[in-house]
Amino acid sequence: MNHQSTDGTVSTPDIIDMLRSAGLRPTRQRISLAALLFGQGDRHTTAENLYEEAHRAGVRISLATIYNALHQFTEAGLLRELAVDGTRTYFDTNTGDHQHFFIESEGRMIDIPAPSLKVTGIPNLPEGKRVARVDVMIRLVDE
Amino acid sequence: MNHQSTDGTVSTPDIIDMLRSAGLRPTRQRISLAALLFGQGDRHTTAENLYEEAHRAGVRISLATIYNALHQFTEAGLLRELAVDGTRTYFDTNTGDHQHFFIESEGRMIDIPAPSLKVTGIPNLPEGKRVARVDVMIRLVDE
DNA sequence: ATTTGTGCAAATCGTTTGCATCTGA
DNA sequence: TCAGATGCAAACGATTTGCACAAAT
Repeated sequence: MNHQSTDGTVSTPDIIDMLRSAGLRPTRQRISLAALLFGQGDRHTTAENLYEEAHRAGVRISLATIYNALHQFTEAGLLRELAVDGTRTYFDTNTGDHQHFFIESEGRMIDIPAPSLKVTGIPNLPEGKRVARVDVMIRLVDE
Repeated sequence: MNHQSTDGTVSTPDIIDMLRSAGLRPTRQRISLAALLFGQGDRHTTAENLYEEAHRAGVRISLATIYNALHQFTEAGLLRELAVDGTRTYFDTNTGDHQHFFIESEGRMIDIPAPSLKVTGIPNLPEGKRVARVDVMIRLVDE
């Protein structure tokens, strides 16, 4: 299940593995994207952002393919989608239980590990529903 | 400060008052929108949604004006903007301290009053930042 | 050989903007 | 009167889609 080594890097064979076990064909583009996404610890990125990064790294890939890949990765449970401000969609490589600071001035997010942050006093849920996820976003501005 | 009577209705003079004290000219369109928004207790709505509702109610108003008004109301502190899913922007007539259930299947939100729900264990903030707002969104799916 | 993925450009969706016209103070 | 508001249509940015071509099994 864990495809990352302790130093935060991921080797190509491991990436191919990760994609295969997610039921995704390890194509050149997906391998490149996965390497960028999972090769350097937890990160939060947007499609456009990743597109530029890929091009800077010399990877030939279209924006449409990036969107496809990000959604496929999300469905496969490799990424988590974050709603922040209604304009762009962020993707988080950390799919574990955690929350976020959001720095409005920079459009940047910082992870808050789950153990420290707690949400208590959730009222009874409406009939026939269950909690899919609890999202906490702590919005920060300059002092 | 409080422009609503206890039964949740708002009279036209009160709406005009509300707009004036918010520094907004009480135009025909803004009065109509404010009546729809604040005339029936707390609600969560989108621009498109409000546009249809206004037209059903026989109010002549353009979508652009709705967007303008929603943003002006938000800046004036009469509304709160909610980021839910990156596609549409929701506006909440309840500007007090509270949080939300979000029912994914219906795209509908339910208020959670502040006193019951608590977020604890917030880590130290980055240097020079302060908390602007803590948003909690509890996403619900069918059981 | 067959299935699946990719790239491109056009289409779509929610939202914003420019500008001529109206309206409230 | 005249700053401020409105409506319309065109512009916009992010995202999705249709389809011919290419790559993976």
